[in-house]
Amino acid sequence: MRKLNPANFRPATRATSRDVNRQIALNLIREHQPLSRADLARRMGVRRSVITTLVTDLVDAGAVVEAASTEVRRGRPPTLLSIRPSGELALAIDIRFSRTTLLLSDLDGRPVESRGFDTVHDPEQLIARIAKESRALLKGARRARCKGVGVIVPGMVDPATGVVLNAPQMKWRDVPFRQPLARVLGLPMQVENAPVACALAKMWLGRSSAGDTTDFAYVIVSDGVGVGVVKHGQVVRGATATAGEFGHIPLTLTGPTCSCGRQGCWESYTSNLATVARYLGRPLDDARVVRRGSGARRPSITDVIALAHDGDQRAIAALEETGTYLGLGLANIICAVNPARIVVGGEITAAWDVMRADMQRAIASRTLTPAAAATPIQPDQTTISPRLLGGVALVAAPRFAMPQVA
Amino acid sequence: MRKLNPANFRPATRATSRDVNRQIALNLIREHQPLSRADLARRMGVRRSVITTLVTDLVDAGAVVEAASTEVRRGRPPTLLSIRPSGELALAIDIRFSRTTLLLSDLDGRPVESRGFDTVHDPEQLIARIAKESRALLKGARRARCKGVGVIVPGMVDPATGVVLNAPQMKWRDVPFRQPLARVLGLPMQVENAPVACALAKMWLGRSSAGDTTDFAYVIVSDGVGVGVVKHGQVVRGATATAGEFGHIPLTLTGPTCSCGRQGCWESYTSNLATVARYLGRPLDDARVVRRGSGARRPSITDVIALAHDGDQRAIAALEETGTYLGLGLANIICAVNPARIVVGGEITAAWDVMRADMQRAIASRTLTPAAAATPIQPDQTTISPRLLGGVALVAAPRFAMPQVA
DNA sequence: TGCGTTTTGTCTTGCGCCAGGACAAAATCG
DNA sequence: CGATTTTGTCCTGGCGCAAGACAAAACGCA
Repeated sequence: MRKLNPANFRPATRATSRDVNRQIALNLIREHQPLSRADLARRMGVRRSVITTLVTDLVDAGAVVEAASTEVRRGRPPTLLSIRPSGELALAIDIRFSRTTLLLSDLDGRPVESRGFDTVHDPEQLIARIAKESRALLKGARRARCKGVGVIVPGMVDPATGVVLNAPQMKWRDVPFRQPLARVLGLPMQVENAPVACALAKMWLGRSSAGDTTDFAYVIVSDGVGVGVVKHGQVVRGATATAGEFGHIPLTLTGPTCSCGRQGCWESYTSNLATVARYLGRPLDDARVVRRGSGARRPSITDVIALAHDGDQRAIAALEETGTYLGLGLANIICAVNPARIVVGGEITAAWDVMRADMQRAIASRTLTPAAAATPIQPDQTTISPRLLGGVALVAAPRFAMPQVA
Repeated sequence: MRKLNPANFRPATRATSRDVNRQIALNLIREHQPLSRADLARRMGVRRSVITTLVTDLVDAGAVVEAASTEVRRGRPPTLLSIRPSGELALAIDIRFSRTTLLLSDLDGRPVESRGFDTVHDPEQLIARIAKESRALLKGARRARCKGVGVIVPGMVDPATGVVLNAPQMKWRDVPFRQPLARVLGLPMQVENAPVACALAKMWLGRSSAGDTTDFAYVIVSDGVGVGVVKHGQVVRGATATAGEFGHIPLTLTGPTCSCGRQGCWESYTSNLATVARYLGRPLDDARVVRRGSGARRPSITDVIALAHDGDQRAIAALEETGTYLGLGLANIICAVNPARIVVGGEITAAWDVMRADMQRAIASRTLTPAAAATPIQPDQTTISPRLLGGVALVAAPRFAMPQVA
């Protein structure tokens, strides 16, 4: 039961039915490949003759290939269809506080080549450096094969304009990012924040066997905590592009001071820094100071997890406590949007076995129904950085997206 | 950029384009009535000839009427179109802890007749009583004109099955509600919880001049606090039908004990009972006991508001504090889903002038961007109970809903 | 008064798409 | 070897939008 948005709609043209059905066919082939035309017709609930024309379109467009059938049952053997690797490439750029990474990959997220450098914090210099490294990656024939660029920025972004609204770590405010870089590179480009991008990666490149790809939340735990929410097959970006900021919903109004300046944000309990501070037995603010001072080396979250796996009781206790707080925030997400599942990404997933029990206990303690408490919580264990995959997803998504109708 | 849900889709048929465009036309006529065919063609961006056929359909179906044009500019005078009142009726039933109300109204929410009685808490007896009162309302010709029944239940509902999952006040758990009542009444029936229903009322029956009707949140403050979220023109119900439970997201984990048994829920700071307890200067639990004890009469929220308007400083202080906590919870909603606006309903909106400043201050203190802090917060000041209007919306919505495509 | 202009609403032709069924092709089964 | 089953294609029919022609109904101006 969807209501028309009278300010933003698109009437159906005579090509709309075909467009819709072609995309349905393409998605079903991707989902169930390899499958025959007759199977596709059964799954879609249309005549085989319709499938013939749809598949002809897709084959002619180079999106789908036929494969000889080996399996035999009874009757005429089917021609099996599968998605044809397009050979097109995507450039993903992940800008983080300390390091910027570039990945050239195919549209399924299989890497071709990657590069990285220490982030410079002046936007102009950073853009220049990114342009230089991008050109190095896109030399020769790759340039023509590259279909677009997806940029992940550590902060809030207006995806429509590509302007970085606020990136506190970088001290950026209203920095136009897409326009200058896209002009230099001469490629279509989209800018997104990390949680939304990670959600897009799971949505467009993830296996649907892992769970629902149209209704879930992606929680990314790193320096901060951000959430990308997908509902009805669409990312929830929010009216002013700041949805998913569960990281700044407080667990306790008088809790520790967060990097945003407020008290008690979920992020200030579960960020990597918070866990490290907990391990060190210091308040969060002190840990932050230590970082800046950089005299004696402060252990990283990876160090703490390694210690826990080696049996260090203090590390284990710190991570268990983080698990509890992680669970409390996940319960907030469940209460708010009740997703079909939650995927958690970040270094901390390496400590899943340590945190899991406390996390689930916390979730159970703050959810209202057994069904909600049973929401699957899945660690994201892709080997490639989910942020970079998100950049790829930004480029790959249009290929499989449904046309806007109404 | 929407992804297909491979488990729940619907291919386009040859009638789909027409269905989509007819509904667009219907919605635009409703939105901008009265308007001419030529205006409609311009707004839709299609040829006038298409509009001719679409409008002919709508007029033949009795959905739209022509009106003589009085205004003249230049050229041939237009024939103005408007929505024809269908004459159809809806029965809305609002079940609350103490009282159950029935409203018979037209599909725009204009009341015809209403009835009420003290709620009986046994489901079977309640259904029997509702059936009796419904039959009294639906006597004679009304019966044929009534298109359906919308029931509002104080608790969590699975709208697909019409089973009440959990209504703690009523002590109901997994009570099948729709099937027995619908069978007795012999009418199509939908069951919803109050916040979702109120959101549906604003979505389908509200004026779009008040703000976005496809992206907003409705917060209902009464005995509890619930939220209905609308995104992309659809209500967010959640994978297990428990989305929008912001009322049970904690402001502080060690706060007052909520009716759900947990500590610090937003609801336990801002429900009517919480405000009354604050006025009485007692902890929430005591106030709850007083209610049960029912010795001396406990003041109601309406009493407290009246006192505040009379200048009672304690009442003013209590409401201002409620305003602060209300704002803190609204900030959580803004952080989570960043709606284009938030509508607040409930008795407490009568004290809007008292609470407003503190509420806005609290919102500003816990939001991340100026744009988010500026989210319009609107008191719902419809004279008819928004819950009953929600029941009407459940029946009226299909008339204007877009067909599902893909 | 009469003619040109403007705007509205309808009609006609053209092309594209799905619905439905017929039909050929290619395998298995008895 | 023929009947059966299954796949994939082809063809006709009805319906939709695209595009433009055209009639209708007003106004402006000489």
